[in-house]
Amino acid sequence: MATIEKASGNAAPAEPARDFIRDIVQADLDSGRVKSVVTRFPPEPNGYLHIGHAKSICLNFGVAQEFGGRCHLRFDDTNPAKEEQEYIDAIERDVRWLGFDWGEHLYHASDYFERLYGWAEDLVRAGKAYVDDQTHEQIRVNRGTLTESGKNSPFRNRSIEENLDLFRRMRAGEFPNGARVLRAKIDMASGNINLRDPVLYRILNAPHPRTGTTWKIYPSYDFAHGQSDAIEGITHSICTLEFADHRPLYDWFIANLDVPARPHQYEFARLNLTYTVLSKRVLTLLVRDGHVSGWDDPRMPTIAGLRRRGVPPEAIRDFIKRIGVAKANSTVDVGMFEFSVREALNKSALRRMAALRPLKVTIENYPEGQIEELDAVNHPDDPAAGSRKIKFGRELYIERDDFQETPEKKFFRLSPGKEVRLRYAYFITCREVVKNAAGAVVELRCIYDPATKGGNAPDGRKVKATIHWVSAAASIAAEVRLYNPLFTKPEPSGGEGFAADLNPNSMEVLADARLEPALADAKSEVPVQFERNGYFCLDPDSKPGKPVFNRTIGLRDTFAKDVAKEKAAG
RNA sequence: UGGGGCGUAGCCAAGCGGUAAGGCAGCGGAUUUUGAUUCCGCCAUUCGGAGGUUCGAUUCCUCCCGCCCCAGCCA
Repeated sequence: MATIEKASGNAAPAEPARDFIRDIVQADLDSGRVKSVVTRFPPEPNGYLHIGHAKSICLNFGVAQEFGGRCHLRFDDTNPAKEEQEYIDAIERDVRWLGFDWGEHLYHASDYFERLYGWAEDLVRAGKAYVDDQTHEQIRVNRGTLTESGKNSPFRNRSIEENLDLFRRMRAGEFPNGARVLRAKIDMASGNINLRDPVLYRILNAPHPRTGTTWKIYPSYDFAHGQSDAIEGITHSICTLEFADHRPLYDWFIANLDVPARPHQYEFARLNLTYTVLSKRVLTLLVRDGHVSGWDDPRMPTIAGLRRRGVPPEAIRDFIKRIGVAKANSTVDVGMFEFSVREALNKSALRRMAALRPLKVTIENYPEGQIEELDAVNHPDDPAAGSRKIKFGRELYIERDDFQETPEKKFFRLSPGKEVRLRYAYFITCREVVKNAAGAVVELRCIYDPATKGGNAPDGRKVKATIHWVSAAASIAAEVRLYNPLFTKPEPSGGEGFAADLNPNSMEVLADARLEPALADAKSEVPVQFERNGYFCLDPDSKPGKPVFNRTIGLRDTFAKDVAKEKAAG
């Protein structure tokens, strides 16, 4: 594949990333609080990773890389009711594809179930945890509200012996789901609801993807996370803002348990993108209800979807680098993501020609049966990418949009009597428009100027447009899928109402595109630019002889933009 | 009404008492056999608001306003 060595002028931020997290890490290293940095990316395997996770992945792995430390991949698999092996596999694949490597450091919260259990017993023995027999509902009611403090459970002062006995019997599976929980004894009057005797263990008789039926009780996120961090020697436990309220609890466990290390938690704002929903709940519904073809539907903001769409991993990394890391909730314009995608693709994608909506052109003065091979460069900014031969003949296809019978203002492509250049070939002039019975244009009769071979006129005359084309005889047929945002609103409702904001035209299928023959060798995940159209990639739905291409993203189109602007202005 | 967090341009985002980085978008212009790319230029007298401290405040203090998160035996 061609690569361009020369850095473009307005390339990404030249400076290494700087943000409050990296400042903290640097300060901790400087002060000696930590000798080397250890981070972790801790997904729950209950769905596919999306671009929001990419922010966390790039942050955690990026910080580790930049400061010479390491980053673990840890599955936060404490709730077997929601987790599946399919998701575990997908997450590993996606993190790797994004370009990160956890080396030997693949862990699971479930690896620590025995130790966590031991710590829970320690808490019970220390009188800092108790088994609560209240119903789910009673616990909820007695937790109080945001403004009223909670009430102590009537079981709060059980003896240590009784608590230990009950907790062990919970583990042994003597009680039905939900019958009892183990709670930390902290403060039912705390303004921080997480400190109102949080649940440490719940009875859940469900098979776990890794531990099978060994366990009948499972630790809560709060009881598992910090201790897992401590076990792994995580120095900086980075998570999103909604966990900030949990930090006092995180610290409470670290302070009250005999853990091997003292990790610290830091929080940053999660990513929001316009025209995009990044709620795992909604993404799951999109898949489940068939609004998309699957987790890897090219319209999905999942890593798998973006990959299938043709977005290269470096584009995602570049985007994440550009948006920065802070604590302010924000919604990033998808246009920013699109910029990163185009920038990455412009550098790497080889150029090809394709007529998405073909319109037949016959060159009347071109000899019947004659075929010429013309040179076409593979990448205008990269001579090393070389060139290829393309076949020119009497019958061609051009892009339907490149012809207007009565050209609108500022349209300077082909129209009756107008001369344009066929890229790498000749100047042609449109002489006649052929229509079918319904009045639709079905063919253009043109003449070419033999003196303009290669695209330059010896007399120095200029044309205002260069359009792309393919040979009618040599081109191959393909299906091309164009994508638009999945949602019609910049900030679609992430709750129940998401369906109302779905874009009914998020995919357009062009069944009869014509591609230049070189495209028959297209490989999946190798981006290609269809000149003047956009960036495309082969879709896995392709069959031998029947390729399917996805449009990853269109080229910037200032003409279309101007037209739209003029329309808007009236 | 309790606890936590946040408010710098249309959108991200630096800034940490010395007089508003950078990027995206936008707008001009140059180059162009992709209306692409590339290149050059423009784009916050002002930092949610009001007071105060100071020679000097986006940066410190006070009050106010607004937005987000928390009442799962989810993470």
